[in-house]
Amino acid sequence: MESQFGEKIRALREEQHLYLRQVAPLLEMDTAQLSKIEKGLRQLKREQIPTIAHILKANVNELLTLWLSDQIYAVVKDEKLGYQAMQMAEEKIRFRKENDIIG
Amino acid sequence: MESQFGEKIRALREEQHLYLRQVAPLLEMDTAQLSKIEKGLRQLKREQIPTIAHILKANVNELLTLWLSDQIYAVVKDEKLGYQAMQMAEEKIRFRKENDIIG
DNA sequence: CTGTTTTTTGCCAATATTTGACAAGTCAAT
DNA sequence: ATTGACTTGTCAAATATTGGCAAAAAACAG
Repeated sequence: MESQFGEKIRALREEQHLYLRQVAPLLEMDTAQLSKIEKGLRQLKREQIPTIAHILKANVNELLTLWLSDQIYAVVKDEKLGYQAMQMAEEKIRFRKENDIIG
Repeated sequence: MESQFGEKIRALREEQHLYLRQVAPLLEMDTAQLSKIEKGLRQLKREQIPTIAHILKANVNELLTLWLSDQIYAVVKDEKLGYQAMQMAEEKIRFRKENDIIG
């Protein structure tokens, strides 16, 4: 469960019966890189998420949420105070939403 | 409210009636750097948090939580799906806790 | 088992990001 | 106008991340 995004990408790719060899060039990378992304050893660039969603016929928002979640998890995974910190950050976001600074 | 950690550090420093000039050398940096840290323009290194907590007679865990929260916030601050992503990451952490992988 | 294709791994140069150090700047008090 | 505290800008140095290749490993077909 180290990279939910990577696991999802792989699942989607297999559903579509595509090989790394077929998908990687569409993202302008080689198979090695895409393999690492699927295993969570590399990060896909934020701006490539819409592209891969299109290639794999998946929902952009779902993939983006998974991707962001992985980024957050990376910050706190080894921290015993991680949960508290997340609650605090969440509160900050919630406050922002209540004030319509962001939709 | 861009850096809760920085704001806290500054508040603590002022409570102790200390100048940047006095604190910075104890962290092996110059006043310019510490000033930026307090304003959220630079990050204090994770491993320096216990040191600064000691210097400012503050609670390490509190400062660490603030620091982590800032890191998390930086990931999601411009993301409309940030809140969802945080919930997802939180769930992952909660799951981990329930299984005692971490205290 | 052998040959073929797919995926994984390791390495390191290239690129990108962050930091450290210094100089010059503002601001407030005197 | 001078002093002291803090801030800002710049840029090279240090770190971290990524891209690309080659070779190993794993999966699969015959």
